[in-house]
Amino acid sequence: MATIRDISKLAGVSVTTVSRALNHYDDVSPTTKQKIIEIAKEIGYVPNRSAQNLVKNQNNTLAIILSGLEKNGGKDNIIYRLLSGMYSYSESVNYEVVLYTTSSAHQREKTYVQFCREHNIGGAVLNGIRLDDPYFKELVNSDLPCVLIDIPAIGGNTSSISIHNKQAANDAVSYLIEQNHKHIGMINGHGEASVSLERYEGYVMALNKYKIEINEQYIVHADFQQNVAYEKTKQLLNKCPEITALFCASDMMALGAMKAMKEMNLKIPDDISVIGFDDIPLAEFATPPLTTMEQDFYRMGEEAARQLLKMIKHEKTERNIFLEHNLIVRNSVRML
Amino acid sequence: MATIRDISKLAGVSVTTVSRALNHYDDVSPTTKQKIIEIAKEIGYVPNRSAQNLVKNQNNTLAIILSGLEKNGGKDNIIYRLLSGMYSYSESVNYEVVLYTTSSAHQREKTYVQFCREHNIGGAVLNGIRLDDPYFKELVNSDLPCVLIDIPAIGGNTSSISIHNKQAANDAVSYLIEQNHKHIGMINGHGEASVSLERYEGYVMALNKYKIEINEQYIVHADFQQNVAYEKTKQLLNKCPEITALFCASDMMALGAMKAMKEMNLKIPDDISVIGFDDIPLAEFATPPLTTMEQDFYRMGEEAARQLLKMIKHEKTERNIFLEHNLIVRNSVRML
DNA sequence: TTGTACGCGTTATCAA
DNA sequence: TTGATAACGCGTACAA
Repeated sequence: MATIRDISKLAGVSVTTVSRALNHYDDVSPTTKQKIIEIAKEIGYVPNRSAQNLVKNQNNTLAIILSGLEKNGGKDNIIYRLLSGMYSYSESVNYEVVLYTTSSAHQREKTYVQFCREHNIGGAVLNGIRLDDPYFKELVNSDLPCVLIDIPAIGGNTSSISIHNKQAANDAVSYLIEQNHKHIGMINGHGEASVSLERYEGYVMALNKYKIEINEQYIVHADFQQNVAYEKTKQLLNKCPEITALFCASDMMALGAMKAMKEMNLKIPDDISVIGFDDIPLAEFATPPLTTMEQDFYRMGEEAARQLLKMIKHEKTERNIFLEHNLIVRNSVRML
Repeated sequence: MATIRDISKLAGVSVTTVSRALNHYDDVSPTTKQKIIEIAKEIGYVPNRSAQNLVKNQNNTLAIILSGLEKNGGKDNIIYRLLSGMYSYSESVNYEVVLYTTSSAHQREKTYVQFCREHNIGGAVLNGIRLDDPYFKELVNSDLPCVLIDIPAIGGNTSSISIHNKQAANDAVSYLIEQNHKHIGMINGHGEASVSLERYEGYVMALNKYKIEINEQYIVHADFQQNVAYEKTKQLLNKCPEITALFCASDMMALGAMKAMKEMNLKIPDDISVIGFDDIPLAEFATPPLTTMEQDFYRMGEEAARQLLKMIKHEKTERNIFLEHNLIVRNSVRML
């Protein structure tokens, strides 16, 4: 590989001058600069990132930390959209993005902090991390700039991005109630996700608003997973056949629930209504098309990167950023 | 940040010893090694990747190069599955993966080779790259180990992974013919994708086998895009109403085609049959569920990474690797 | 078994 | 406007 040293020899100048020319410093004569750039191009010079990072001790890289890339995951397209938004903004400010994910398979995995330090990461966005993840705690308590998706900002140098989950859940459940549903079940995620608590609160808020009593039996957890939701829905509807509508805290779970209903010979939405959360691509194609609460994950990714850059530059940032949510009415809910 | 120098002072040994202890050399006494490791942990030492890379001049990193992360893309989940498979294997051999994608938005983008050199990438897997992409040519003509997904191996140090596209297309179209279809249209991708040519050949092969004449009017290109397929399908079916079945070179295009058919009041599969390609998650949820040719993208990613590692280690590799395809019969094709 | 000294490729400081 | 030189953190001949 060609180095600036090679260029310096060819151009008959010092490496210092080469470095300055290539970095467009203004204290190098136009002629030498011109010559250097030409030679560099000619011999196919490419700067060595590692060397640059080493001396500059910052490397214009952001990390996105995910809970795991699973073989059969990704069907909700959320990670793709997040990534896509993050790349879009990062690119515009000349930053790069690296992805880190812990695999349960390997024990030799590093903590998030280790990974970031090792790679000299400027900041990280976290998605899908459980609150009880010890590496998560370590990270937010470090001084690394972090943007948490769907988790309220905690710890030293963090901020967060999400929709108003409580309000969104309230809107979804209120919509159900306005269609005259009174016995409304909820398929929630798990206890180690902030959004689960918030969406539960929104559910309760809506019922309270309409003076409908809360029945704790109506609420089950399905770990945000389609197949778990499938099982839990069967159990729930067998135990409480009076339920006429189900509020699911994710579309993937709604899909599982719908599968269960069909197998129980319940017609959607005639016999039972379903409302989802996220508006994933599959929602539109479900039978019937799923009514759901839309979140703009592309924008979340974009905002996360923007926020991170502000934090890196020590600009003033908001602690918690909220994006808008939007109810997408399709055909999985009927008026009673 | 703590460095090995800090550790050496604390431990009262030289940096050399620290380095060796941390890298598990066997020529350091168990006691000193023990002590060093403890101190390292205590002060939260993390090795500096840049420094390591600089001195070792190889950094255990693979790249995945994509044609672009689009705001509304990713619905086919292919990139996710590829990534997921690649990470899985890479992790098992202690390699990392970085993602590179050219955005049409920015001109300051680097060529693939530049990116790889800059980051000291050991090898790259390419997906979704057009044959006429000049950066693609540059890359395969460089000496960087490359694994091409869906493109036959060309250039110096490359190999490829794909299914037998011609055979798979032949299988799909034969299936249609065996259901007594004779007027079979094809929605293909674009001319700068090897798979388009191969799938076209498979289509022709099947028709020839059954002595059905090829009608070039029946074949249109839709750039692998859903909405283009939607438009082209309308045009095609208006022009050639005798068509009873459509072979689509991707599921996303099949989805677009189905939308067009529905709008034309054609019942699927009663009035017209459709067969897709890929078996994306949406296929199962389409109405009716889409019969399609399955590809295992997770495995492709895994194999790509495995192949790359062989190439990096100068082990013997096969030039072209073929995975199996598998027809998934659902309800979008009927027997005439 | 351990330490000294050098080099990886680059940028920054200072002096010329 | 340019150049010599010292860093950055680590790995490794070579010497002890």
